[in-house]
Amino acid sequence: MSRPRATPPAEQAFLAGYDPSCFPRPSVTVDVVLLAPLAGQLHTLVIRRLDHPFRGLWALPGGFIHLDESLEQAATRVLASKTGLDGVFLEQLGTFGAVDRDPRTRILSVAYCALVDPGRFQEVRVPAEDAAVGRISVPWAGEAGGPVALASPAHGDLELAFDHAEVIGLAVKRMRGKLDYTPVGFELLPPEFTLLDLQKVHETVLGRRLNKDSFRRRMLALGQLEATGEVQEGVDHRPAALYRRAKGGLAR
Amino acid sequence: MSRPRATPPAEQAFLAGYDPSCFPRPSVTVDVVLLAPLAGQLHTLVIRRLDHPFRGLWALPGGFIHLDESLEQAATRVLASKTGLDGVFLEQLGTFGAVDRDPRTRILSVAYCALVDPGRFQEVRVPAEDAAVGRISVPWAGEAGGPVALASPAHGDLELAFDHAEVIGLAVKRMRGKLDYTPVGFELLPPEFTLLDLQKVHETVLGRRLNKDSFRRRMLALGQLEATGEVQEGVDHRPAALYRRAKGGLAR
DNA sequence: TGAATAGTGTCTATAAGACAATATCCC
DNA sequence: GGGATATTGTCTTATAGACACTATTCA
Repeated sequence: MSRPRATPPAEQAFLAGYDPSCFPRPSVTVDVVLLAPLAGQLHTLVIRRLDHPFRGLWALPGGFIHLDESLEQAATRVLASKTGLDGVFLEQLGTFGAVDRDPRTRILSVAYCALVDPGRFQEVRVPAEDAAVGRISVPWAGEAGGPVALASPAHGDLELAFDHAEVIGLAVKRMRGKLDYTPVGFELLPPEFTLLDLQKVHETVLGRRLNKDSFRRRMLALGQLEATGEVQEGVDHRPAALYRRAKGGLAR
Repeated sequence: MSRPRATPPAEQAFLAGYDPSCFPRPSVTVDVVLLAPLAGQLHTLVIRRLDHPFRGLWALPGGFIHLDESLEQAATRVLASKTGLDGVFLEQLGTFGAVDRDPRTRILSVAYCALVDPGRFQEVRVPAEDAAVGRISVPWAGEAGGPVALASPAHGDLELAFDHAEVIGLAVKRMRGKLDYTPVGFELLPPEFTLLDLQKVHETVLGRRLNKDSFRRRMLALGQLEATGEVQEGVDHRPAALYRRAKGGLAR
């Protein structure tokens, strides 16, 4: 949001003479944690580093920001260029700035969380040798937080570059914290879904089982769900009703 | 957290030849929202800008980061240098990066929230003409979010520089969100306090009245409070028991 | 004694968990 | 019909809100 303010003449003169190099400047990157629920666990995409530093290790998709784009635009651009995805829900996670987090020079990283449903996640096509879908194992309960471990069927344990294990840990922690009072779970589902689908997403993020009856009642009582009138097809049992996110999704 | 990783020789050679200026770099500042509850409302400290840009308007205490300090160290340094406070609870709020948020050049701001009790807040001594304690009026309910307005007895409505009205808005929103499941309210109180003190802090942050009975039961049930065995002194009614934050304060 | 707030006990309304009963699909 | 899951309804238990009552201090 820009301020509707006229720049006074004295300030214009000052601005004309301003030298950006009068303060030391760090480099700044954005890194994107692309999250999707798959087979009951959160997964994220990491890319093998072909260059120094941390060559050969795995890193979140990221890149240096441009001076003519906002942080969110940078995250959108990086995600699109590395995965081909666009129109993805993005949320800023936090900024990592330990002095020695990058051995090259002082580099800050603004981390973003990107949420997609399993279908879109599996559409992502990147050279097989250079990317891995990592299953996130969270070694802590609740919202305690901390670094996490990643593993993939193809590459086994994925050793992460930089502080990316902590970045992914913060993403999981943030998701868990937001799930109770925001409709962020919808971002991890296709447009139409059953109540059990939604419950499984919650269970996947929280890492624990939920009571089915109470979950159903709570979700329907929130008024954020709208029945489509359709039901599942092709399941070998009674089909469940399909819901979509309600248009006037009240923010709590 | 630094990685316990030996740098391979090839990477050492690469690092020796790395040129930080090969990517364009923005300037980066930290801004600190110092929050304290006073007379039933959240207040924050703002400083009148003596230089361009936004000369004469009010801004959060802030400054450019140094390349040899972490972001949190920068926030600590800025807070200490502008207010004399140290040992304050600090938490990263988010990073603001709109392209035109600063008319000088591209400047990102990493915002931090600093929480103190009313006593420490009023200890802050800065030149009277240059600083104002702003009462925060929040024009939205719940956790909706958005910019807020500031006013002070001495200077009336405080027109804020940059995007600082949004930064303060995010601080309030974050505080409201965290209050339910973290002991962050303790940071806004002196070491010993009564249950009513704690309730008033919650009411101040949330901007609404809470049920006394239920609040008392809920807080005592959390197991994060420890009775000191002492009671209030010098009040003209039955003195309330004093509590302190429990040592083994269970997270949730 | 009266004003004021602290603290306790009890009742009610609401939400969560447990579980039984019935519904609807595919095979 | 059998297997599987959906959906509804009821019962029990935990928690929140409301409110009455007693306790303790100062003026």
